[in-house]
Amino acid sequence: MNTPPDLAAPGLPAGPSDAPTGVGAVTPIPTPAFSPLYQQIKALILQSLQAGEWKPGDLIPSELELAARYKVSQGTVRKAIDELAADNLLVRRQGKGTFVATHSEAHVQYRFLRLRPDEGTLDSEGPAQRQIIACRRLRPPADITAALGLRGGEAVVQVSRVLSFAGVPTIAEDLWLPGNAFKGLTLETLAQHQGPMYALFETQFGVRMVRAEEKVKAVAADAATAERLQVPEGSPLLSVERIAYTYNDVPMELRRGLYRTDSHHYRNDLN
Amino acid sequence: MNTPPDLAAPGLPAGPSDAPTGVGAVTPIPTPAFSPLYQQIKALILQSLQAGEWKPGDLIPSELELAARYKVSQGTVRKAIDELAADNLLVRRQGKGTFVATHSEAHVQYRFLRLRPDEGTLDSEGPAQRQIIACRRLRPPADITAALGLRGGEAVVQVSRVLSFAGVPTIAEDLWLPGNAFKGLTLETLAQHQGPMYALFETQFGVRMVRAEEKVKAVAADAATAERLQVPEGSPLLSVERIAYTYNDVPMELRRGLYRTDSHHYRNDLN
DNA sequence: CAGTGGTCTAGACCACACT
DNA sequence: GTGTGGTCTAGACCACTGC
Repeated sequence: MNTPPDLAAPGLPAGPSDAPTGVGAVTPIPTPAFSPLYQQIKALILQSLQAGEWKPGDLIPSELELAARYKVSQGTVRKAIDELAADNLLVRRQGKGTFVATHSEAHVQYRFLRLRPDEGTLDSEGPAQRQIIACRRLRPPADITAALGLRGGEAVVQVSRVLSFAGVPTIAEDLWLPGNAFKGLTLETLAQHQGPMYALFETQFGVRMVRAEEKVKAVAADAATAERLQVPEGSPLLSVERIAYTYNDVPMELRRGLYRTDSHHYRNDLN
Repeated sequence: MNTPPDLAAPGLPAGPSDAPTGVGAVTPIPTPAFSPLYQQIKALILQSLQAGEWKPGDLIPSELELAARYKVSQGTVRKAIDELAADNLLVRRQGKGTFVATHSEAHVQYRFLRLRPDEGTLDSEGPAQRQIIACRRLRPPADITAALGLRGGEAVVQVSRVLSFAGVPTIAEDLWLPGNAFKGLTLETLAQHQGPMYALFETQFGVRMVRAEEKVKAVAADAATAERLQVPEGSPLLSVERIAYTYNDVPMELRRGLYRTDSHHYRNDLN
């Protein structure tokens, strides 16, 4: 009883689907892989997001409109949207509608940054000062190629920067981006831009970071980093390696940061 | 229209609630705080969990039974259970029922441990070797008292231990527990016990850890820790301070660990 | 006021586990 | 087969937003 009314094929469903609840034609084999209707709707919405039909910050069609479009009940669309909202891909706002999530909004800025001051809040330090040190195109070493899953000899853009909080240089990081998707990225663009880098990626390159994985270690500061962060060489620093993904688990950024943790910490909530 | 049929008071609802959907008597003030029915059901289930009516690993009543007990529809109970399952307080198993979550099951063991080997999986190293170094009762210093929110001069139990993976001592940690809740905890109990410590807490002390917060820093190894972890003094180590909570956000454990990260890392998924 | 998401209900049927 | 959770529908009403 899988693949109910028409929805198996990508694109809009059509045809006289009168018996929506898992009826349809007699399936010769009781397909072992069962995928509920709302999962298929979820996949369709995901496709629209990925294709750019609805961009970050956009209002998407109402539940009733989507229900009509996909020929399912409002409840089924609701469950699909619920899951997408739980994954932070959509944001629901009662009375207004459902919006595509974005890194550009004040209250969700720096969603992936886990560094917090030991005392006070992020806000109490004011906004971070950012200093872009370099931005260049290069042929990536093997580890970068592997981490980003690049084919052939695709170039990457490497960005180096330092973030300071309350005037103290605290984060030194390098990041690598696939060269094809980030063609026009320059030091000037980065330097002029205000707000989170991921917001820039959305507006300028149509790349929305959806989730990320981080590997954290403790390391000793090398000479170059010690200089950048104004700490003695050999000081313990937090090494944070992040891979950030767009829709469909496609890796789009590798980031290697070194954090001073003398007056900050990396915060994590375990559920 | 808040506090619908009877459910405001703790305990079982009763009385002739014929108009379940937010009707009831005329509320003189349009109570600004609105709490949907399923949230109230959720709170009632939470009370039963907290009171020990259903213990970790237990099968709780079916959705239909709970719906009858609380005089609401199955769908409302379902939504309440959905949220509790999302919080890892309950575990749903199709065809079998809904169970109280526990730290005793193989596939959820070490739920709060984020350390992973750089190569391979946790399993590939085999189980951790645990060495309990000390377990004693003491009057806590001020920082411990504050972190655990202890009243008056309540004593604490302090445990020190070392965890080794594949024979390499990797984690040295101390943990502090409220003395009243963990009265009979001894070094012998800990040494004899197999499996996660949080499982022991459930079975022996009726304390279930529900969530935790961690603050991670990079520090240099002091002499004592260097000895325990067999690294040079001054080596960079990951400092992990954890506060673990039971039901209702009551802190029940403070843990301070130092992790070697030469062949392991602290893994975190950002959504 | 109309339109949106949010809650609640009632009933039907499906997938899964155990007996 | 029986009982459990899981899906889907249809309809009603509530809460919030903005015209």
